[in-house]
Amino acid sequence: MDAFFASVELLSYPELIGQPVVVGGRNSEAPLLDATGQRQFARLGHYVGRGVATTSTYEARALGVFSGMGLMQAGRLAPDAVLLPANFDAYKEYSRRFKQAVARIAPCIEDRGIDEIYIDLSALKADSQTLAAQLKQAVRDATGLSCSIGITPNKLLSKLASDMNKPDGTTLLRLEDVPDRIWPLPAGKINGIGPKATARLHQLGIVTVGDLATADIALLQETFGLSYAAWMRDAAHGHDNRPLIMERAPKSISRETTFETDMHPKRHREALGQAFTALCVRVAEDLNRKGYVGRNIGIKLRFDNFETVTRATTLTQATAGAAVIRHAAGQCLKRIVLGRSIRLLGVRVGHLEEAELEAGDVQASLF
DNA sequence: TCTGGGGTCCTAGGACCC
DNA sequence: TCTGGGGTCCTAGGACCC
Repeated sequence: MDAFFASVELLSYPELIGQPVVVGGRNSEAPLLDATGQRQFARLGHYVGRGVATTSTYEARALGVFSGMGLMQAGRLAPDAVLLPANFDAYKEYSRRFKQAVARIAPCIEDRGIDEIYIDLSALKADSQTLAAQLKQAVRDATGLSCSIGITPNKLLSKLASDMNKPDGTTLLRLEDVPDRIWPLPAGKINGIGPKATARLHQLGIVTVGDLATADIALLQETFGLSYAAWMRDAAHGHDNRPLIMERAPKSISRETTFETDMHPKRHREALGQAFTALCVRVAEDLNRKGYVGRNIGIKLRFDNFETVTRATTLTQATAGAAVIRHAAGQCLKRIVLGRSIRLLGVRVGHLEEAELEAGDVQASLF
């Protein structure tokens, strides 16, 4: 989906179409009606606090504001851009709609998160161009939103192709097109080559996918290890034989929070304890709502210097109970030396199994 | 005035067992 | 003086993705 969160917001606020708009923040405020009935939008330049941009419209991207960027920094680049708070319930609803619309045409779908899917089109008779047009029209009818599609022999290339003509793009690519169309791209465009690997590739003088495709494999192996080097080289040649995964059981469920200001372990002891318990309760609620129990309880702390530590413990019996989670998480916390102020606190339950018990037990398992 | 929240996967090392 | 070879389970950290 194209600039998904922002595009969903523009359905509610059509007067913002064509403007730089950013979705994100924890303090960001929904628009208010003024005395004349005009909607008044918060401006990015006025934002104060720790949020990041989750999505920006293409007009905001043109000003340098991308997802993941701190809103304070973004506010310096685009102070007049509109800032909207995220409305996840709406995004989930539109996500459900677009996936359902696609599923009616092509039922073999791999879910890749709220705004992205892989679709296996190989069993369909129509030609690729026609299919792309059909899919886009179905999504538009169901949501009023545009998407971008890449049709290629595999997931790796489809991911790259779908990004090549955004927004509202359709890109068809064959394996023999890889040298001409893919090799000029930066290596970091490949799904699985992130900022760290990109930086190390640059140190080796490898900048584009083409550089990677023709790089000395021994050099890659030295830097990245045998398996990652082999994967990189295959990827650079457009090779990928991963199947579509249509069913996936969740492995873990977690909740975390970044405090508006760092919390001193002693001076803010009580507030920290309350936040910690609240996270356990939320995780327990999530588990119960989704019907899972888990045996592995973990916590995550991020200190004021951004150093992140995790601790985990495995129980003999899987649980979805807030009190059990809170106790186990508390034991984990005792194993961390709290020498600095705390920026982030998180609680995770892993090793999930489907819960066997039903409604009546849900209440009992909460506090 | 840096740097969210929810995930997955991989690696390395240690404990423990046969 | 020398200390195997597999296997499983677990923890911690880190890279990466949406």
